[in-house]
Amino acid sequence: MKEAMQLSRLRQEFILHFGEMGARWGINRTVGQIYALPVLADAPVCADDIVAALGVSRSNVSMSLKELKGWRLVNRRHVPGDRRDHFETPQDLWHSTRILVEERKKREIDPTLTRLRELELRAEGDPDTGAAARITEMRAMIELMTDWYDEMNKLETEKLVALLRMGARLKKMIDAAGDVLPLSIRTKG
Amino acid sequence: MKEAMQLSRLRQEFILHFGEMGARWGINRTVGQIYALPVLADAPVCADDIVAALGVSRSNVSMSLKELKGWRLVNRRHVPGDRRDHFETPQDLWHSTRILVEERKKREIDPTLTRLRELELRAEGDPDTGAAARITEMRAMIELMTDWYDEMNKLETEKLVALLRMGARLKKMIDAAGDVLPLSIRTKG
DNA sequence: CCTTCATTTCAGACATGCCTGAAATTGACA
DNA sequence: TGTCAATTTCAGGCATGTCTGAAATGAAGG
Repeated sequence: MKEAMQLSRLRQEFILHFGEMGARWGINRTVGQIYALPVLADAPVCADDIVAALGVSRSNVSMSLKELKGWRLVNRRHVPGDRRDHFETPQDLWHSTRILVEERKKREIDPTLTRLRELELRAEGDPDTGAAARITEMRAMIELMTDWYDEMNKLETEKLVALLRMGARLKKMIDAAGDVLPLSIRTKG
Repeated sequence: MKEAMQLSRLRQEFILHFGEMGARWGINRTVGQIYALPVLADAPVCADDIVAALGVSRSNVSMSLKELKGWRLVNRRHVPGDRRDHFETPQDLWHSTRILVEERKKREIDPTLTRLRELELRAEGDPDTGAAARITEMRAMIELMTDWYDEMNKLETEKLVALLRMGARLKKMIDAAGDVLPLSIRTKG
């Protein structure tokens, strides 16, 4: 760490934590730390700011920013009178969260759903009916979840928050409905 | 790959895919493949079965199973008349899914929530009020989501599925309610 | 169109993670 | 408690990922 830019103790610890968590989130330490900077910053940050704050190489910053752009977690923002690129995170935390969830779904779930559908089609002729049944079951379950997610994702943030605030009340509703209405489900395959 | 155990084409492709996805899911190829085996298997599998099916070393299987146990995604199951340990995945796919979500939350979200709370407390005396405000905002958002998750997670699977099936109807409900009731939210900090 | 600064790319060094065979440990059964 | 098979641990080797400085590319202003 060379002459670190002046960061408040609070920011330092926040950034350090995002670095530690980076690995668990499937990015890496540096990318995590770099992301943490514009989250807290009051103004868009440029690459030099990041170098000064974290003491990593200029090229590392470039590549890490590229990755963050790939995740759509940072946006370029032109700062008048400065030729350098500046970056910021969406001001609305909910917006960032939506993007994050969307990207993870795209990377971690969609490919599997696609592949399961392919295998399901090809399973028509396959004598391995046991495997085929389980593949169908898994495909159906994932589809149920992603369809629901798609629907909820259409809600504007205000209403999404309202839904989340319903928490316990919503649970009671569902519980009560279940005692009256028939909830017909194939529980297992 | 040495003399591979006889696996149907379908199983092979399923296992291969889980291997490919392993890296994206934060485990690794071998662990992913090993997990795929008992998912499709009709009976609990033992370490030797895995070695035969995947052609990896016995010690690798041991370590990978240890990791899967850490994720609570496989359970040991005693098979009468066989001294070897056997492993299976929960028969109910929803059960596995719940465990998976729970473990990821525990590893990827809870530590951050804990840390944000700590920082929030320590922020009392800190002059960096901008950072403090954003930390509070983030903590509150994550809490809202995890509280909601906790509530929904209490639902038994039947009712959880019913909720998911509601999808579009639920969205309409929320939409309609929003036009009538005041949904007071601080949208941004 | 040329200069200058910013950004990106890339090869090689370094670090981390993964896999293996050999050795140590565990545990069931006599 | 001794035996033996099964499992786990671990050091070392291989593979992959990360980071850097140097060189190439890009872009804005004269």
